[in-house]
Amino acid sequence: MELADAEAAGPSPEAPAPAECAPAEPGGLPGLVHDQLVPTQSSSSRVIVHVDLDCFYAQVEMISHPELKGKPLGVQQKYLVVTCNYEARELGVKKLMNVRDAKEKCPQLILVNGEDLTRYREMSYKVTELLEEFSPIVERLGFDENFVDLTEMVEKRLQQLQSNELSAVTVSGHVYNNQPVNFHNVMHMRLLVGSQVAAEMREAMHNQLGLTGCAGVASNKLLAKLVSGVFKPNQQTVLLPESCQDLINSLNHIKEMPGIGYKTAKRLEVLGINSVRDLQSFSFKILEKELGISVAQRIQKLSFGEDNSPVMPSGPPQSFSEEDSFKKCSSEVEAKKKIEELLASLLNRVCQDGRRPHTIRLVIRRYSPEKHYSRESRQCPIPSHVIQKLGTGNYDVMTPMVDILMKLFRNMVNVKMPFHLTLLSVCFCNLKAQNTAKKGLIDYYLTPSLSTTSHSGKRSFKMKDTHIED
DNA sequence: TGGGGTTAT
DNA sequence: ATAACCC
Repeated sequence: MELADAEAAGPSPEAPAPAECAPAEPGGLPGLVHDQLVPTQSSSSRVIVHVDLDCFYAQVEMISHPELKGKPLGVQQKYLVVTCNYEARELGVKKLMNVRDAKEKCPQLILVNGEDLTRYREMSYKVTELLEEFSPIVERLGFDENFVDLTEMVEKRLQQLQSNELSAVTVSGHVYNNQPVNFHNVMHMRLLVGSQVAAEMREAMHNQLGLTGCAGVASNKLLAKLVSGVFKPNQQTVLLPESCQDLINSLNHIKEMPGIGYKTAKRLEVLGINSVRDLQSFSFKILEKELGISVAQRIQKLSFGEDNSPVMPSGPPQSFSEEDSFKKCSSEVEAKKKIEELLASLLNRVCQDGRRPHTIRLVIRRYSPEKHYSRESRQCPIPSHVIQKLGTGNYDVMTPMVDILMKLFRNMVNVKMPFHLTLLSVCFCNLKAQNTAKKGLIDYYLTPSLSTTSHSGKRSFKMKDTHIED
């Protein structure tokens, strides 16, 4: 059996980028991966899987406490049930439900505290690492979702097949819309093989980590993510290109489109845009005038199911932070105690990582009666003598760090005036690899001096750090 | 609304 | 430093 498709089978350098879903692509931009230009895989021929763990925190808790299995279980942070298992969901408990409402709905609900994310974070990275064994191109999204670019893997597997074996390729899991497979269509065959890889990934997660989850396979990240949620716990779905419009039209509101958040959705509502179809047909000129060319172009493409953003390998984290929220903190001593707690946990984490942070940030949230969500932050470089003490457990690194943080604190909060905070957070960022003997040399050649303004293209050079006097 | 994360401006 | 997005 032959594939009646004109596309070259091998790593074709420049296939003409056909439309993914409906309209032609205005501009195929090359993708950036780790600061390097990579050729745009004619975006419609990619195979992407989105892997989404089922009620992740609850699953981790049930592994830690097997006696909880089979009972309705919720994970609590402060007065919220942030997630719960399916037994609890069947009894009416929802994600992000108030603890009181949840207990009222479901008096038998068992609650465990999930404010310490350590075990969740560790399990989350085990999942990412497991997926990286399939393909190194894995992008994390939160603790419980990953995208993997399967394009290369799938192409290799297809090349192994004899042409008479193609008709024997089967799908693993659901096909969105129950759309019939065309075994002469190359993209169909790629996606089917993608579904097989997705099934192998879910099997490996279950066998090696004891976790269940969903997967969605499609030609880009947007569609993979949308389709992964179609059959919900512990199942997988593949989207064939012909059903793309049906999938995006199944959304009831633009806010459900990943990439269109609270703010953008509100601004679109003002323009009378509520459905995905509204956004598809809305004048681009007006959209651009309202939201700027960047957002306008991106979200209107999303509305057609087009998403050329590459799967960006996440690698190790760019930052570590610990935060705590509370009803009220109104004194400097109180703040200092909380900051010390946050810092102590962070130091443990950063020590494990091996790399060293070169910037520290303090974040606060001030109480305000109605106003939604506003945080303020101050950051500064970590003095090099403190950085050097970081790995070496011996020396006291707490004291100088707390001193710095309290200076940042007083820079934001006038402690002579009454104040009311509801959140404190400490963040280590600007992580750099540990210094070996090469460090001095690398620093000599790569560290910009203040007088060297010529190549200031890097974002770390543009950071405005608040200056802390000693 | 929690306790995290990312990128763009 | 903030604002937007994601979970």
